[in-house]
Amino acid sequence: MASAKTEEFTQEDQDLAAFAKALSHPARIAILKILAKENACICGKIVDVLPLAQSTVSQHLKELKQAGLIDGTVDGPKSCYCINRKAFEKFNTIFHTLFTSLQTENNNTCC
Amino acid sequence: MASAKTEEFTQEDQDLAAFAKALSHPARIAILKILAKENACICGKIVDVLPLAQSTVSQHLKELKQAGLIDGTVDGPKSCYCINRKAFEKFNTIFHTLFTSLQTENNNTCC
DNA sequence: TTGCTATATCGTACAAAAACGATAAATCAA
DNA sequence: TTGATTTATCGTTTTTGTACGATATAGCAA
Repeated sequence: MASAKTEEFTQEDQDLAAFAKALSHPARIAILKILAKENACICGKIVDVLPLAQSTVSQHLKELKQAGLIDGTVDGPKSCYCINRKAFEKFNTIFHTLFTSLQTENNNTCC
Repeated sequence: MASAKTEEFTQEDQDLAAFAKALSHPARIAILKILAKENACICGKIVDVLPLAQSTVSQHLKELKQAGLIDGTVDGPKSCYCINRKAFEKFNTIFHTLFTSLQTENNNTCC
């Protein structure tokens, strides 16, 4: 992305964008839903469900983890992942605030 | 993104991902906030505020429009943009549902 | 008409993302 | 120990995204 000028924006805008970027691929949305449906960490299984190679799924998991949306622990030869609920609580609030302001502050009748 | 296998996922996951992708750059977040602060459509001005070239801003506006997040009309030699509030109402609901389920369905104590 | 202003589009360059196969690493089972 | 299993990482290829300057387009003002 050509020397992305990300750092020139406010920290909040960068955080929101980074969070949105983590959600910007259907595979990652699907992964989050799978993790949410289980009442425990998932070791494996995700690869079986998605139409992607194992290495690609592993890559998506890594991105979600780096974005802080999921936690992961190593359990023997397996790895376990689960939703980081605190992160979603935080962004749920931030996004709701953003969306609400985008909806209500604007009373224009044009366009 | 190497022949992106987007079409292999559910429509809902694709829609959520597409919406998130539109929000995945701080410049686009900033643009939406600017539009929200005004009570009318904005003709120009956005370029003056952002640390980006005019052509780059125009490109971001195009992406937001294609994603349905903003509306735009041509007003003489100028163009006017404003928030598409209906789109945000829709995604606010969808995202809130998603986030809530991600937070509450998961009662695990691991990780 | 001529020029000015504002915006969109084009062409281009480079960075990053997405995907895969192959391989490495680590544990468990036999 | 040996082999099987599971996941992460590496290397590579292709596609997208980001950014810019230059140019085109279109209306307005003089």
